[in-house]
Formats: sequence, structure tokens, C-alpha cells
Amino acid sequence: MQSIGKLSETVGVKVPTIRYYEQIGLLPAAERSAGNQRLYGSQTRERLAFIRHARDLGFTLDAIRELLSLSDRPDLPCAAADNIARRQLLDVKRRIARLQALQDELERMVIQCGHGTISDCRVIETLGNHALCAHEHALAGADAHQNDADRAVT
Amino acid sequence: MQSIGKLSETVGVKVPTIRYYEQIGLLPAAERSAGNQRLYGSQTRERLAFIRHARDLGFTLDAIRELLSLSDRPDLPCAAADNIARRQLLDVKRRIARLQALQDELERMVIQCGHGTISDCRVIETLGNHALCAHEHALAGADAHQNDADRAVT
DNA sequence: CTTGAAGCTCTAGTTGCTAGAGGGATTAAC
DNA sequence: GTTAATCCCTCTAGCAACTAGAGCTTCAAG
Repeated sequence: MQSIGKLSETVGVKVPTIRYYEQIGLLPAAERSAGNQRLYGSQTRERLAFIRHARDLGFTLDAIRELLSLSDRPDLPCAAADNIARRQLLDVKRRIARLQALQDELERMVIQCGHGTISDCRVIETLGNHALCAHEHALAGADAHQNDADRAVT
Repeated sequence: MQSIGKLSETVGVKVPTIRYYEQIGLLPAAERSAGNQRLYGSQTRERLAFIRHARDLGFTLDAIRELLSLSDRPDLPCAAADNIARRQLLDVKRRIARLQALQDELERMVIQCGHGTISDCRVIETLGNHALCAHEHALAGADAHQNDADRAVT
């Protein structure tokens, strides 16, 4: 049985985050010592490691919740888990594509900077006048108004 | 002079977002009509377009605040603006690199899925056991505990 | 037995918005 | 001229996924 601090250390998740996961029901309520301190066994440790790993791969807590409930039912077909992972993969691919467009634009901006004064700064000018852009990045594409997922790229 | 709705439409920023920008001081307090409704001229419209464009390129509101205050002083050297853009570019590059690692890992997970039951699901198994990963993505690298910027990748 | 670290609960803050309640203003049709 | 629809106003609260801090208790080492 480990204290929350030890668990934090071994799994690599901060103490308040572990408490937060318990609070939102991702982790079961921990056992307590005589003095009301949380104690963890190997089962919760593994669950936390699972969460940590999935977070590292960019899954949302909601997706992780789903994956965890799937992993509790080993007899079900794995299509659902597969789908979640595929969705995540698509999401990652979309984000990469968008970031790459941003990278191009930023590179253009930075390269063109003549290091003079603000009044002829390419960075400021390009930001102020979208027409100077090489391509469209988020603006005026298929959907002029971007959605949350697009915003989340930052 | 435009109403907030028209401004929203022409610039492509939602009405509550415009009010929010005013509230946090990114936009000046708008003029008001006799009936207390906001009215906007071309100057604020341009400022908003600047903000919109910079947001699209992934700049934080703080960075945008800085860029805006720079653009108000055309006589200053443009090194500061250049630096902000360079920082942003580095950030984008780091994010792309990290997302690409995630993409690889997710692809491996998905490809190996035998479409059997959860009990032999590669997705679940890989998430539960980080040792199965091909490389290290965020875990156990130079710094075991990831920082905010890494998290922000989602 | 004391001291300092680690733990506890609770509230509030972060970023960049978004949603909703409960009202007033404006405009177009009739 | 009025009425209905649509806009706009302010204010508060909520989202994800934590993080930080206050003010307290418990534990482990010396």
C-alpha cells in the first residue's frame, strides 16, 4: 500500500491530479489509513498508469473513461476501443496538418522580417492584413468559422 | 458605424467573443448608440481582424496583446515582434514533433488490433502497459513529468 | 517529543471562450 | 401605429484539465 505521494512519484502524475481524478470518478475512492490518508494498491496504480499513458497520447478524459469501462469487460468485442483509438488518430492527423500550415505561415512572416522598425515589420503587417497570406489556413475555407477542435490546436 | 452583429459577421468573430475581448481590454470600450448598443468604426474592425488572424495562427491572447501594443508604436525596432513570432514558430514545431510521435504510436495500436475481444485488444493492452510502446513519447524522457506546454498539445 | 514534510479539505484561478437568464432596443411588416 | 421578430444589453455560470493556495492534521525521523 502506497501513500499518494509515492504513487505520484512512481506513476508520474502529480498529487493534486490524482485527487482530481478521484473526485471526477476516474479513480475509485481510495482506501484510507487510520489518519484518513489515502492508500493505494497495485490495482489503482495500474489504472492510474493507464490513464497517464492515454493522456500522453492525447485522449480526453471522457475517452479514457470509456476505454477504462471497456477494459473492465474483457468479453466484449474490441471494436469500440478500436474506434476510439481511430478517432484519436484522425484527430491527431488533422491537428498536424493544421499546425503545418501555421508553421509555413509563421516561417514566411519571420523570414521576411527586415529587422527594421515596427512600421515596416512584416510580422505585424501580415497579421493585420490577411490578404498577405500565402494560403488560407483557417480563414475563408470550407467553413469560415472554425470550431472548437480547430481552436484546440493551440 | 457597425453594430456588433455586423462586425461579427464581417470579421468572423462571434458576438460574445467580441464582448469578451472588450472586457479583457484587448479591444477598447466601444462607442454606444442612444440605446446603449455598441457601435464600431473601421479602426476597431481592423484591430479585431488583427486579433482574429493572430488567433488563427495560434498566438495566445497575451502574445496578441503584446503585438498590438507594439503595432501602436511604429517607431520602435521590430525585434520584439519578431521574437514573439519566432517563439510561436518554435512552439508550433515542438507541437508538430510531439503529435507525430503520438501519431506513430496510435497507428501501431490501431494496426495491431485483431478485432477480437477486449481481452486481447492491442489498444487497451498498449495503454495499460507502456513497455509495449515503440518509443518513449512523453514518458521517461529527459524530464519524466511533462509540463504545461506538452499537455497543451491536446 | 519535537520538527518538518507530507497529507487533508475546500475554494478559487487558469485560458479562451460559450451558454443561458431576464431584460431593453431596433426594425420590418402589416 | 403597433406588433412581432430579431437584435442587443448585462450578468452569472460553465467547459477541459488541471493548478495554486489557505488553513488544518498526520506522519516519520532524530
